[in-house]
Amino acid sequence: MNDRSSTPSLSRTIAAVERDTGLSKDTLRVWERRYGFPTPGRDQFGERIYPIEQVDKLRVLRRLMDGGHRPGKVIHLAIEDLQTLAAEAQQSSMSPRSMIDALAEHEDLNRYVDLVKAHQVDDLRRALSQAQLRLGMERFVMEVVAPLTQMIGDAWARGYVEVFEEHLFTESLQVVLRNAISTIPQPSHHPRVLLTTIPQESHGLGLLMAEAILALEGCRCVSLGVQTPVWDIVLAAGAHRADVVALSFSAVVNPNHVVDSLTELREKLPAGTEIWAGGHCPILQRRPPDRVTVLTELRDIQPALRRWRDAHPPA
Amino acid sequence: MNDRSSTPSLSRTIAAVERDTGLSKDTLRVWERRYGFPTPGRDQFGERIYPIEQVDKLRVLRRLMDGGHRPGKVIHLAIEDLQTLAAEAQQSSMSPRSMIDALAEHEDLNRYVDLVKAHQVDDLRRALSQAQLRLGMERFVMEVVAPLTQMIGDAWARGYVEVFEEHLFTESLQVVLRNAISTIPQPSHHPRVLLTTIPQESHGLGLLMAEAILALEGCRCVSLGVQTPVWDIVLAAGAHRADVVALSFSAVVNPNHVVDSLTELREKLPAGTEIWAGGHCPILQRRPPDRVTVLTELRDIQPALRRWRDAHPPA
DNA sequence: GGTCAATAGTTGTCCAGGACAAACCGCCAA
DNA sequence: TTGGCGGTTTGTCCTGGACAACTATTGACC
Repeated sequence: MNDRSSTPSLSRTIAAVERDTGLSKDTLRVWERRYGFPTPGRDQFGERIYPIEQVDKLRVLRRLMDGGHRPGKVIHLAIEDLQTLAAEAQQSSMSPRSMIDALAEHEDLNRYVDLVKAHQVDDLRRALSQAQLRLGMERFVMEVVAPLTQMIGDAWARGYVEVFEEHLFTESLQVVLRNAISTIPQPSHHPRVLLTTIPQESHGLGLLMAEAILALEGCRCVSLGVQTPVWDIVLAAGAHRADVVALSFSAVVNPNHVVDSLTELREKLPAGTEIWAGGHCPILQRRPPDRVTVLTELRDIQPALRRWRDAHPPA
Repeated sequence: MNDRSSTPSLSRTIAAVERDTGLSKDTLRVWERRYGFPTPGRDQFGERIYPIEQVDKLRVLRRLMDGGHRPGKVIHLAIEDLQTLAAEAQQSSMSPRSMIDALAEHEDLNRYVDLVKAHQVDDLRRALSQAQLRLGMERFVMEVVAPLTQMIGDAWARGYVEVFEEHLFTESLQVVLRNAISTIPQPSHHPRVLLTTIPQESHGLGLLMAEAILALEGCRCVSLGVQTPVWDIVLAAGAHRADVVALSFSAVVNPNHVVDSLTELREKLPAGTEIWAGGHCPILQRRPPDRVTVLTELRDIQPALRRWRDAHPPA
């Protein structure tokens, strides 16, 4: 029922392409029908076989879709043009304020990117640790972790860093952040915050950054890690008597699922429990769901927290 | 294009069911056609709407499929009978040796399960940390972490613990394990091991356990975290000059993808680079791929390591 | 009685092509 | 600038058919 791939090194079945690009089989077939791209060959059983170059192009296209482009407009462009477009989209998605921050620290941050490119995991980890000690947790997260994560994401979109290098970076940063977070005392103040992501979203760095900021502000944080089913978020919020459910979204999630999940969550959570949705996810800006607080930047957390505490003075 | 769900609290679209059960849309439709289950209703647009009870049953069915049952035989059983079956399957899947270990420590381990059920995250984390200090890293991983992870998995299959409780457990354990691993000195001995999972596999505990054991044995470990595309595993192995690529598989991955990925990986990695595949994944036992070392239990790691070091004496 | 190969049944995935609501876009009026 | 409105674009779902790979069973042979 598998193993029909005679030359998996050069081409992919539709299932493999779905896995690697995130485009559904249905979408792949309908694009072929409508736009004449991709143009997979057929194997001996009449099943689609995608050349590796087309898979690469599809991956970039996917990224553009997430950024708000429409397939009909861009699908026939050359892959180089698509990569340029992807890079541009990243630039403009940055808010002016975070642009400035990024520029200010730019010189510094390139050091880390270089370490990632050189696969110097130990050095990277050490450099990050030192930065954390030097700057303190809050500035480290705001001025290094957040813009650096974005830079790596951009570099990946431009094809400058590979996926595995992004993984190396994520893993190193995670170790440093977790270590640092575990040293923050947990003073059990309100609000009680439950952190997690929806099932589609596997990126956990945003979660860790938010946890760091919240813990520094004295919140009682409980993290479920990534990819918790909606119903279990509701159960967990009940079990922990959470005041706030904080969710993190990257740019790579299916917008439909984001909206569906937030709507369903809002429906099932008690009205007194707030939902905070953070991250650079386009759909959150374009069509923010009802009764959900959207926090575009990390710096939005502190005002939101002040607001919550003003509205809920301790008994 | 979404939001067609009028009462998402009581029923699910086929996309949501696919997400929650891991059964593909195709499979869901063909089961309905062939076996008369599930029997979704239709919304105003003629699209399938799955009652929540059927989704629950589908989840258990999925688990049974992973354990080697066949849909035609079990699909018409009541959900209680299915849960019994799932529990039995777990029992018998444990090898006699690990059974004994589990029984020996059984009394102890139930303490942790109780803490999970009581959502006492802090106490759980503290208890685990203390166990790690008391037993030492190796015994902690072998006698507590591994059997405990299995117990939680079983309890989930029986419906005794919720998904979010499993997440709480995973998160707590991860913190403790990462902390402990970071204290192991890295003496840079051979083999150089690259650790990760394939894109389908989001469970990272097995990876951490393996990393702990390997690091204790003096291996140079580099972890990419979970869900690395096959091609990037190859690139990373090259960049780090890895002698061994270690992959972890849980019981919940699609067997087709496991075999496909391992085959493709074997094809693209240099012959001198070994592939070690670990975890309680049925397909690995039933049809182990060529030129891949299957390590069923954690205790298999040390013999494999000895074998490797005998075959590769230091220059 | 046990081993092995042929046969029969089972099962997941793929295919084609049609349909349609929601999202998006451009236009015009207030 | 805002807001409503028709036309277009687009992702997802639908039906029903096909088939290779897998599993179970049978039966022949040593």
